[in-house]
Amino acid sequence: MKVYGNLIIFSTDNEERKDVRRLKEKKLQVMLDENNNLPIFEISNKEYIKTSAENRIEELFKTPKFYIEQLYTWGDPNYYTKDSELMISYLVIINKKNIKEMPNNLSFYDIFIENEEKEMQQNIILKNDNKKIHYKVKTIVKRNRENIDYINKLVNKSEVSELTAIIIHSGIKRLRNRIENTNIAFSFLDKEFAISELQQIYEIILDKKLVSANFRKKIEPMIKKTDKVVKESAYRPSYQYTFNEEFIRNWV
Amino acid sequence: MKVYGNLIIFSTDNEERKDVRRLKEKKLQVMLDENNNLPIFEISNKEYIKTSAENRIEELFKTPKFYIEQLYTWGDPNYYTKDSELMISYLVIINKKNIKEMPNNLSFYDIFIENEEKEMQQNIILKNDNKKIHYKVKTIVKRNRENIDYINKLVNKSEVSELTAIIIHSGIKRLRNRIENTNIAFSFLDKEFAISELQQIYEIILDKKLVSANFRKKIEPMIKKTDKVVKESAYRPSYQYTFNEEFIRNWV
DNA sequence: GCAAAAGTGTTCGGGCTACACCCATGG
DNA sequence: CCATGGGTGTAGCCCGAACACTTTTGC
Repeated sequence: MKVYGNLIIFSTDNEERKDVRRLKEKKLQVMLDENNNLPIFEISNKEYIKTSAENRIEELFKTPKFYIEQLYTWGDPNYYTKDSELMISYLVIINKKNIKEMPNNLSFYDIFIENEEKEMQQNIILKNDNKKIHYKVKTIVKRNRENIDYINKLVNKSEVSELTAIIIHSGIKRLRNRIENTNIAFSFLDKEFAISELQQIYEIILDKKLVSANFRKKIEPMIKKTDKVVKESAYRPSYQYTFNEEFIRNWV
Repeated sequence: MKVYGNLIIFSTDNEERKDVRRLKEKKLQVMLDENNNLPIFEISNKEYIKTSAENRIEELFKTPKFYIEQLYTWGDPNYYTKDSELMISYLVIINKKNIKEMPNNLSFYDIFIENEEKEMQQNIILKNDNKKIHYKVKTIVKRNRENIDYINKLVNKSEVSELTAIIIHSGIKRLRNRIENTNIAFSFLDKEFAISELQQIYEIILDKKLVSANFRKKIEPMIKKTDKVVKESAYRPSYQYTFNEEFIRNWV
């Protein structure tokens, strides 16, 4: 059986400040290669799969600093490419500041999501300087046997393959779940950050605006205030915070 | 690459009533074969892996009624057996009443768990009529690269392999997570059930006693009262309830 | 002064916990 | 009568949502 792994690598980028009085807005990004596929890696029987994935990322970006977890194993014959019969996906989060070298066949695409709640459909636009990819993923509820299956389908012709579309879709859902239950949000940020930066990570992943006064109180036990202050722009400067290493959350 | 799937099949069993005034107590169970391994199935490149898993379960129990979800893909060379280099685990929940035929090389083992919180260690005893298997799984926190890895290790010699021990451990953790966020608890029960039965499912999976008055209110939106009443024993009879099909939960 | 972000405090409501209390059953 | 489970109600607490308000900055 031919088995490959692939990487769904999330990162963020800061937009230019639109107004001297405004924050820089963050955008969620995902990495694709020149054929609109997720980067793949080979799996050997000599090492732990996760180690193969980690080595591939180090090879790509020349850094050991990133978050990684297994996402899912895909084995639908409809998805098979000529090379692979089984695809094991790993979700990766990387802070661009830690990237030492950027491979020239890979690039980050901004992700724009529109949720059509009633339709259980998600419109996704991936966009970089040269390309704009649009696709729709519909969740179909299938009452199969005793239980409810949620099946995601690509409902339009798109420049990305159905497998890639569905993996990105699943990756975003996993991010949403993890950000509420773990400390992954910090993987997007520098060691020291402003609370508004952390809030922006939550907002772009959850795709909704949060009230800063409440967000502040909610994440207070997870962070530590430093005595450093950053003057950003034409508004009150903020203290820098770090992750509170003593904070322990129930891990799934 | 040689790839197999395996099944971690959970079910429950009722103990004999100890006292005419007492409820029958439920026990959580997991299925092992005569060599203390989880049942495996072959993966073909002709069909969706989940379908292979489902077909295997139907073949074993002659029923289409069960819950199934992918658990994890294991690829640590330390775990490889002579047959398999990659193992894709599926978590299954089955109600014994739906089992039409019981394979004679497989049997259900009662699961007893003792949590040693401080040690981050779990003592697990698997027991059936003939055999008693004891093992300990320790969770080691490894600060690897930028992030925290939680690695589970079998810390004693045991009749089960390390991979089997870890899969059962992960399966129980997944059950605990799912029971709080989905409706899997109902997969253990008949279509009609008493609230105390549902509560027992929660209690054996979460491994703690719940206050019935509060449990009742918590699950109230998920269930529907029927007009049927069951006289069980020397206490007030209870109404039968069913799952409320209109109830929709946020799925992970 | 103004607009925007940083930061603090207060109110309100829903959900969970603990617990008191009544009902129905078989022995 | 009793013990046990079935079922209802209530008071207290915590947490999140909404929002008012002050401070600090650059222009």
